[in-house]
Parts: sequence; C-alpha cells; structure tokens
Amino acid sequence: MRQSQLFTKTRKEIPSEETAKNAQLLLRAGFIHKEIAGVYGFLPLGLKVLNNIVQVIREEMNAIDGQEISMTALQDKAVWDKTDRWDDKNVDIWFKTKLKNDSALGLSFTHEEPITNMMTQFVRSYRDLPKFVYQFQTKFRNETRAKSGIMRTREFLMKDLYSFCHTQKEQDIYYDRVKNSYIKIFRRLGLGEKTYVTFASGGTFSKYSHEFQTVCEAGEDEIYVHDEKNIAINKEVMNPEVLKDLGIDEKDLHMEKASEVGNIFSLGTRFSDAMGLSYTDEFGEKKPVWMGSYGIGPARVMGVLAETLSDDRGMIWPHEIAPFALHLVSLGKEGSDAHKKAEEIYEELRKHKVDILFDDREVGAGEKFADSDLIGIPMRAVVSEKSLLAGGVEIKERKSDKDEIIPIEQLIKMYTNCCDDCNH
RNA sequence: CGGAAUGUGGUGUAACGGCUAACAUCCCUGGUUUGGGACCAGGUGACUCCGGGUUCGAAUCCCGGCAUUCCGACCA
Repeated sequence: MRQSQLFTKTRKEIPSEETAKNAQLLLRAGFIHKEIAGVYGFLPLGLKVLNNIVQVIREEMNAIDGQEISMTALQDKAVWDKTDRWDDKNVDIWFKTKLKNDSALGLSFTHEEPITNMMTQFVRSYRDLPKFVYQFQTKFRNETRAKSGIMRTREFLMKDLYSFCHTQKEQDIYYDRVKNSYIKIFRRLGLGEKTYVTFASGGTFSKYSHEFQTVCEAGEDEIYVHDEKNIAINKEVMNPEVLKDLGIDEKDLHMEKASEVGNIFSLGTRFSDAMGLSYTDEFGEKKPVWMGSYGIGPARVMGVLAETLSDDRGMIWPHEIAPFALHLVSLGKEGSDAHKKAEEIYEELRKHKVDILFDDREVGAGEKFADSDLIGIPMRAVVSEKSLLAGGVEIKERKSDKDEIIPIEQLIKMYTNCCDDCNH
C-alpha cells in the first residue's frame, strides 16, 4: 500500500490523557482510535496486525480440530437464567438492554451458555462427540475500571474455543492438546520467551486451571516464575499445597508482573447439566457431556506486544504479525531516478503479492525514518540516489542498528522466493 | 464502587480575577531544501467540557454534572 494514500497520520506528540505505553505508541502510530474509555477502534495498520494475530490463532485452532463459527453478541435472558448467570448478583459486568416489547437482552461477555444450548440441537449420540468449536467474537464487559490502554477494555475481541467430550478423561487429553497449541501460538506471536504456563485457580470443577501470562510491567497480575521448569504460579493460588503439588521449592521462584493473554478451563458438566446437553452412549445410556473453555484476547496480545516489543522510537513487530512484510522508503524526489526505481520495485513486489508499505510521500528523509521506526515494520528498504550509487537499496532490520546495501534483484528475490523456512 | 488529579484551536502547552485567550506543532499558500521529524514568508482554526453561582469584570474563584487518567476494590 502507498503511504501517501493512508488516511491515518503519525503524531509527534502523545495525547496527554494516555499514560499506558501501548496506547501512547499505538495512537501515535495511527493503529488505534479511542472512542471512549476502554473502547478502542482499529485503524488500517492496527487492523492488519489484529487480523494477523487472529490468523495465527485460527491456524492453530484448526490444527487441533477446531471448527470456526460466529455466535451472536445479543443474548437471550432465558438461556442465562438456566445457570443463574443473568442475575447481577452473580455476574456484575453485564451490559443489558431491551427489545421494543420490553424483553430483556444482554450483550455477551462470554458464550458458555449459548453455545452449550445450541449444541443440544446437534449432539444426541456418542457418535456426535467429541466436537471442538471456536470463534472470534466481540465480548462486552462493563468493567468498573478500564485501564492500561487496549489491555483491559469494555469491548474486545476474544477467541473462545469450547470442547465437548464423552468423558472426563477424553476432556483432559484435549485440554492438554489445547495447552500445547497455546504454547505454539504465543511462540508464533513473538511472545514465547516471556509467556509462562501459569497455575491458577480452577474454579469449582478442577483443582487448577492454566493461565498464559506474559511478563510485562503493565500487567495486572503477579506471578511466581520457576525458570528451570519454565512455569509459573499465580499469586492468587500461591500456597504450600500448590508448591507441594508441583514439587517446587519456594526459593527457586521469583515474582514478576504479568498480563494474562490466555486461559484454559475444564468446565466439567456444569454447563451441560444446566442446559441439558447429554448424549446416548453405545449401551443406550444417557450421559452428560464434558466441557472445557479456552480463551485468548487478540487485542490484549497486541497491547502486550506494544508494551514488550518496542523501544523509544516505536514499535518492533514480529515478522508473522507485522502490518507489512517490508517498508519500502523512497528518498528520491518525484521524477528522479531514485523515485522511479522505487516505483518499479514496488510494482514488482506487488505483482508477486508481497504485502509492503511504500513511502512515496513528498516529505523529508528525517520524517520518513521517524515514521518508519514508529510504525515498526520488521524490515526497511531505502531507495535513494545514494543507495543506487552504492549499488542498490539499503536494507535495515527494525530491531538492529546495522544497515546493508544489496542489489535490487536480491531484494526482490528475498521477498518472492519464499520457501517453507522463511517468514516472509 | 471508594479515593486523587486533570479538562484551553486537531495535537502538546501558556495566560496575576482585568487589553482582541498566547506559543509550538499539525493543516493550507508560496518559496527553499532532500540520509534522521530541516528552513523562510503568509494564512485558516477556540462560545477555554457542560450547567448554575460570586463579581463592575471569570479560562482563572465557588457549587453541581460529565469526561479522561491514576491508586484501591472487583475481575467463573
């Protein structure tokens, strides 16, 4: 895409009302737009990043036999009455509204009830199980206090996966598959080294659940990290019993602030019992369905990336989720040889469907470099008279200070000869 | 939900209770410049968050809202 066509602009100054680093950076770079406190929209660059995060998650969900659907945001009170989660005494974050005829409606804050209710229409026999269903869907939570930019908001995208199994054992096996899938996802999202499988409260139906916590100053949680075992314990459940269960010595732990980017839960039969979701087994006996639910917040992931993968000049996106594969910067004046060369490179790469941002604007070099660093595309290629004289284009990784001149053909090859091993 | 701070052109800031609300940036015109937000000249843009009150006079003081941010509580 041509940068001259982008409707968003970068800012030099930080909006004074934002103090969270992720919000400051993403607003300055033109990735997000704040509507009200805790409610953010995504602009072209930000939406590309969000969609890339979603795509990584989608691929991994499909890899563990997930089937993608989309449930509704508007919710029927009657369904939620069955688990007693409509009552404000039990769930105090509902946004509630009404139809013209006064029927009560709610805006979804999660989907256990409606999806379990829906599955009663499709699950009858043991032959119908197991099934794994997921979606990317907007959740609404009337938080008493939104905070930390896009990391704790009132309206946000969530990937929620639900598993429906014959037995507890089958459910436990799938739970482990999801856990491994999540580890892979956060590695692909560039957060692998900082994200820990964290023991947390399991609620009513299991001793523990697992949270995926990314070490991050802006995080709301406190976790105790065990470096050798590469796991952590949430402060909420930190006690001698947990240490004993995990065979861990307290002195090997160190406390870190962290942000919860994902969690996985065994739900037992709580929801299937309440909604009447059961199956008939091979002996004609009626059995409850065992369930689990598994969440990841893609927008929060984006916030955590902004917090952890950035420097004083701007963002440093990981390859797989960067808004573009390459930032092509032309320093030549319109009509100059350098500019013409840049145009040629842009068209050539576009022909090969390489997703690049082309800075074709008529502004000073300094401004282009500053914007390029702020936007944070992993690779920058500068075309100028100077670079052409030196033999081609100057390429530089965003995360590095070293640049290098390479022939134009080599640049084209880098982005068009893609193989399984490369990240372009 | 308890506590605190802050609301002034699009953005960032300034202005003793007293002149036409100032400066920078952004934006527009023209010129110059082209490897780290460069320079010159001119120009547009604000009922100072809203509603009351005090005063000869309010951006400034008082009261009430609303909004934003932070701390705390809350977060199957």
